[in-house]
Amino acid sequence: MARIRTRFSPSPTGFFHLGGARTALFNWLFARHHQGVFVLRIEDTDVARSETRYEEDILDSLRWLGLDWDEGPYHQCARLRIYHDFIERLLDTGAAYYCDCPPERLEEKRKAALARGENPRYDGHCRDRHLGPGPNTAVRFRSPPAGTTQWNDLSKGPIAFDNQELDDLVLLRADGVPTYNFAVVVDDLSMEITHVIRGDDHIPNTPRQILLYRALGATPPEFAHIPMILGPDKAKLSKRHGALSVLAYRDMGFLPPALVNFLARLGWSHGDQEIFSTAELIEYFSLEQVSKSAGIFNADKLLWLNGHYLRESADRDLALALKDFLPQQGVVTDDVDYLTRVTATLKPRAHTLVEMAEMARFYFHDPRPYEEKAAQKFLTPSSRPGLAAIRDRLAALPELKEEALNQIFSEVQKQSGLKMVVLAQAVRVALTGKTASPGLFEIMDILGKEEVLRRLTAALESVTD
RNA sequence: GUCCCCAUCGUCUAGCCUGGUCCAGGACACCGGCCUUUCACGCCGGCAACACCGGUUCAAAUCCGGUUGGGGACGCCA
Repeated sequence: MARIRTRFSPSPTGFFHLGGARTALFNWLFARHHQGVFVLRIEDTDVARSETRYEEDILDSLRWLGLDWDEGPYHQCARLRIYHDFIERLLDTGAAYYCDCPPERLEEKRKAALARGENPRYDGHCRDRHLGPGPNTAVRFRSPPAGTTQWNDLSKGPIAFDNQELDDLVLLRADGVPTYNFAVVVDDLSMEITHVIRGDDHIPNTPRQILLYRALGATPPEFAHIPMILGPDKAKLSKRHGALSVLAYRDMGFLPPALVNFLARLGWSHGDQEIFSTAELIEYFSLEQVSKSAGIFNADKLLWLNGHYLRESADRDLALALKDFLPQQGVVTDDVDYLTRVTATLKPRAHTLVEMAEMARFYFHDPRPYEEKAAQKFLTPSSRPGLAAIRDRLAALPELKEEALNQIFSEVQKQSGLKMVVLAQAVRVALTGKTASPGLFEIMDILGKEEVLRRLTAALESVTD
């Protein structure tokens, strides 16, 4: 069998979102699994809506996710000559014809048909008028009047359409730019795409495209229509479901492998396994295991996965990633060693890099003002003796290592009569300003003796009777 | 409205093709518990689903038909 070739062909008419990312991922995985070729093609035939910033967004997103392409990006607008050549072929064989029906009139008819409850279709007005090229003249496909068009969808199984449901679609607009269905067929054909993997919202386009392949005397590729991603309200994922552009997830502090893992598991499975490295994804991916029904985007699961990948990351790598999120918390540092130690303590507690950066603040800045409730509850006159004792005992220590600290705490606890929880929490608030934080001893070790004493003293001074 | 696709816990899903091993398994979320100086992490346990009706069969989540529900497409958008 010939080498497998897949493609991802977004249109640069909006920011790259999760649905597109998953389609790209499945195409990429399928190609990689079969040692095939993954082609990137930009479908920019909608000249009015296409923008280069959107294309850049797509490319940046794919790179960030690690979905590298082997060919392209090709641009449809650079291939107009090719489409025209193919149009000539269809015109020559009579499979296509010129049409000068005014779009406005067609639009009226469409609305009227919809209102009547009919499937709106072109009425074939120009079918046999034998028009030649001219201004305001488009080229239409002469679609067969009867029969059925079917294919064996690699994901959904056999699908059949009655040709009567299909109409004479426009192939080439009056301005000479090809329409989607035509450009796709020409491109997939000339780029020798063997497997078209796309969202199942494209199912209605498929019979039209198959007919075009036939008219061109070509064999259609294999098709696999994957289920769409729906929002929590079960409607097609859209802006109102919150952040959706892939890069927005990067900015929210998600890791590429987490997003890739999440996207892969949404609509695809491999037994009960939940965590997949990219290598495993490539090894296990198959179209047969793609589910048929739409999936709902589950933000909680993404968060959980991201937390998992955060914990799996090496401290130093994570510290470097975290560095970019620090400035928005007012933290600027170049001390990667220090940051690496900080990161190690934050790792198990965060779901995103943004969360982690928030938690990292006290390592760099004075914890005051303390969280009001925390201070009220734990920095009280009754905890003062314990706090002071801790500070004084610490001051006598050469360095703040766990073993010594442990002993000091239990001794002070006994002497002061405070509950260990109360004593520890008082110290915690003094050092971090909060009631929740990484372990006290690791914090102290990282902060260093001098800073710990300073914070303890400040806390003692803040206690009023 | 017409056509097409789909239908297992709240969500992602395993099982369905090759009926019995499924009074349906895993994961997220949620609720308990353990660990613990806090919060997490981790571990243990719990809650929770085969849309409905009919048929085939000794036996159906699994096969068939219908109903209902959801989604998608109906552009000189992609």
